[in-house]
Amino acid sequence: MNRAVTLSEVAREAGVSPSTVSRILNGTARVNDTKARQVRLAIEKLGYTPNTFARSLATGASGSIGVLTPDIASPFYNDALSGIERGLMGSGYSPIIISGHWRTDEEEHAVALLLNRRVEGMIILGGQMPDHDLHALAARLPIGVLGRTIDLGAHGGASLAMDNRQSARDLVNYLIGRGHRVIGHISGPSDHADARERLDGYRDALEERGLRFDPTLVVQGDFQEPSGLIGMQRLLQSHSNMTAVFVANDQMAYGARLALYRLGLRVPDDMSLVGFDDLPGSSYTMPPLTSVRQPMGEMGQWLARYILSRLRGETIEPFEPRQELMLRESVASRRSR
Amino acid sequence: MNRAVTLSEVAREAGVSPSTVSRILNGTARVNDTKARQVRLAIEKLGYTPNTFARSLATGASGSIGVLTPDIASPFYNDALSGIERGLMGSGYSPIIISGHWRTDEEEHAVALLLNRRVEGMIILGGQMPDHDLHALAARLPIGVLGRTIDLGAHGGASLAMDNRQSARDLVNYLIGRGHRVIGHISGPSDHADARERLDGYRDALEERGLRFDPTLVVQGDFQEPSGLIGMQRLLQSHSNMTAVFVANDQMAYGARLALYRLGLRVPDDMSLVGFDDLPGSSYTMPPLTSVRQPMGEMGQWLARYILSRLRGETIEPFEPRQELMLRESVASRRSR
DNA sequence: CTGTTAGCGCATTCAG
DNA sequence: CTGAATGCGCTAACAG
Repeated sequence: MNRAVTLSEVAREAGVSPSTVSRILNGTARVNDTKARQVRLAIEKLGYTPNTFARSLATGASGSIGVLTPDIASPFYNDALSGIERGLMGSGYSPIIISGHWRTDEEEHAVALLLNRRVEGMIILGGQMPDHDLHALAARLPIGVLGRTIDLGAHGGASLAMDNRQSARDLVNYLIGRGHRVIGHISGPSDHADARERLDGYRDALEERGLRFDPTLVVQGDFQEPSGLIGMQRLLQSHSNMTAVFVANDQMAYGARLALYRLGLRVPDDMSLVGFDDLPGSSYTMPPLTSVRQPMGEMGQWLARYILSRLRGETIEPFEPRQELMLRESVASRRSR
Repeated sequence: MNRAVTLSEVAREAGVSPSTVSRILNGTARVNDTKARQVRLAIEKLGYTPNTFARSLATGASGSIGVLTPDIASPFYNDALSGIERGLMGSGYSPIIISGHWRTDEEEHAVALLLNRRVEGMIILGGQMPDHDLHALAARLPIGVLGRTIDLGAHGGASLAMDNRQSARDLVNYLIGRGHRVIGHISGPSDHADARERLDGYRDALEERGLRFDPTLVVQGDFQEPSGLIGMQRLLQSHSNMTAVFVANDQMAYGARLALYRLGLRVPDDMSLVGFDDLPGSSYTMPPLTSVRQPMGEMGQWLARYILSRLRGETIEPFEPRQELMLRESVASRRSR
């Protein structure tokens, strides 16, 4: 970049002092109209762009909020990113987004980077970072956490998390209510809290309805499509009497759906299928997939607003995210007995 | 943020001068091992984090690359974002991502913001910004443009764009080759260059094979799922003899697929369907969707590398993105005649 | 209302 | 090898 124009150059061009230019730029004080006009002209003529660094250094405020997402291309977390953008819009703050790629070391590196950039608040989406680090962060600046149940204390930060267990339980209960008795489960990675909770919910529902939990009806996937496909194949081989499958997320459900298609099995006639997360595409699968929706966009937006309110010393009404069962056509009723 | 620790405080704590600390931090010069150790200790003890602003102000280098994407949650552009991350990884530069939401004013605002942040290079994904602005930008710093055919001159910047027209033509030619004669088209918005080019390719293929272009076989959508559904319904009403539909992007193809399902029409038996973009989900639709893939990830990665090479005064081997027809099961052969 | 002065935190001369 | 001095571009008292 070939030497950008500075504020003093503008001042010289307009024949005023630097402080006057600064005042006009920031509206810090009233300024003679004529001079103001001259300054604007000079800015235009020189193509001046204020240097954020210098400004931040002088004011001590960066005007930016750090956002740590596990994956910049994740269909699941991106909704939250959009929400954060919306929440920050018009506030004068802008988000700085970094991905941690589900790796603790990268996440820590990302946080360090954000801290170096003197973000005034931080929003953490999911991720692997130990709670311990999160608490340390919360002590330094306002933070918002999405997708993890963690107590950050009154003034430490806010966290928004869905009750995965309850939703999974509702979902499986729904299947049972529709007459299904042999219900498989394709789970997520066992080191993933969400995955474990969803599995727990599956067990809860079975036990609640007096159905035996059969470990062979559970196969583990990795939350990606291919593992759903493989998981379904394996379940099908061992359990010919299975009539429904609860898949721990929609992405794997897509894979499972394909496995059924390949075998000529119809959904929901031959097999009922439910997912989790309600990705945008799930209304358009064949047939549309029953799933549970988390209001990621709204959660992101609220977290952004929360950070802003903390920064301004205001309070904000709490937000109670409501998970919603999206009942669609991928589930059939079976005569019980 | 409660007054962060500064370099001088570290210096005092370690009993050395600020410059020494700076040298150790940046490895600018050899320093006595004992002092180095003391400094590291002090840094650890005080929890010092270098202030990026101050550093950038002093060095004149921000170490960041601006990225303008139309939509932070777009499944189409996100691959490119991942690619950019990969391309920048380990370079010492980090991306600053902003969305323009397909609005010229927001895009211009975003560019201004990036310029204020003194990004050293910029990558523009798609977007609405007039070519004129892009040229102006290219004159200031190295830029890379993805998804637009624009000549930025030798040292202005690089642009990577797919030949939409050619790909569309290939796709429709493929349909014709499989025996289809009455082929519908659900197009994108007419003010969208990609959409127009894909429509042109559709015409090209028809004319090339001596088939008449029938405007009533073309309905316009907006690149979103619902418009694909509606588009398909409309085509079906007016053209009972239609056997295949070329949908201008995968998202709309999903909608079209659902319309067919609702009417009990099978794909590909009753209707062949092809999309465009090859979204990640398209391998998992029912049946898997024939589409054309653009290597968004690699393109993004290359653009990042291109910017880096420009910044370092190096040259980089050119990249020729190759579009690829992903032939899957959504197309059936028809006996011609 | 406006100019002058003094830093913000750091890298980088320039002398030791 | 290391400390002192200077300035990056801007804002914020401080006096007019």
